[in-house]
Amino acid sequence: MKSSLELLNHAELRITSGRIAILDFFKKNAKVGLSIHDLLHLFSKEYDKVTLYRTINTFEEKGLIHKIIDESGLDKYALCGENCSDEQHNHDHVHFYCLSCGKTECLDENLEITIKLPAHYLKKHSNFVISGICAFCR
Amino acid sequence: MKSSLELLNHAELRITSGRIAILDFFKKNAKVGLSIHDLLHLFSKEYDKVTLYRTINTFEEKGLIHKIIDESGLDKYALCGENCSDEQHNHDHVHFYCLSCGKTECLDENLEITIKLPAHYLKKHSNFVISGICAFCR
DNA sequence: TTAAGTGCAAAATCTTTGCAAATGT
DNA sequence: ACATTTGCAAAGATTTTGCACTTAA
Repeated sequence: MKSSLELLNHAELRITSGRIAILDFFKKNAKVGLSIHDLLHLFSKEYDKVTLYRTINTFEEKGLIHKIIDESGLDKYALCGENCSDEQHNHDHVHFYCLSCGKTECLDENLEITIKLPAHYLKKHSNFVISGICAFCR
Repeated sequence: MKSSLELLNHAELRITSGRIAILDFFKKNAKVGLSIHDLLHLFSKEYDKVTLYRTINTFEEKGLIHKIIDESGLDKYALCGENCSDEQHNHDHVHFYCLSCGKTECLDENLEITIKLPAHYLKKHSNFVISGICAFCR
């Protein structure tokens, strides 16, 4: 996976400590979905909330992260493996929300999925959330 | 598909004109996702915004509608065929967001989808959004 | 040097709450 | 009659904007 620095460079964004910290956090907590609320809480001592909102928006616009839905009802964002760096719009994002522990993880790499759309529909990209009980909780 | 009245009865909710109107609207615009913003706009002359918020929340709690995500970034809600009346948590909800016309429709009935989860994951339900160009726009 | 990013205060929006009046069963 | 639902006003929370200051390239 690319470094945060590479991701920012590739997205033509300037390297700042805040962006690195937030991207690193997404990378460290690898495939778990984070809500804006989470991020505000985590980083509000170091960075202003306005900066956090703007960072999230910028990251989303540049395709570094993207929104997912889970059963908690809260919107969350996730950095999806390598998908979101180069070809963010040519992959299926599959997230698994565990009803027991509440974590949302990305299953992109170890999932088999087949979709057959009705005639005349052209698929560009997709966003799947599956809810259930994760391997760890079982 | 069940009538709005039946849906409300089944959900053990009282029959009020507002609930019928909103459910009917979901049913009429069949499989298109509606944001809270849409609904506030559509019904604000007839019903107070507080009532609309409460109606959406109640409908969601009772499983009559559920949240979907699309590329517009806005949360939307959809009534999904018959899924949401009886066995709302035992089906795959598949929505298609058209990048051209912006509409979100439900593909539940004419889609083939196969998912093979990694070992030890237990699937309960799911929420899929596929983005692309719909049959009509092509 | 200069375009981009940040922080602060304030504005604008969005969502929830409390309570009295109205309505459905 | 009684529990539920509604509307209004107000509170609370979330998100955006404007502008001066700071920083990365």
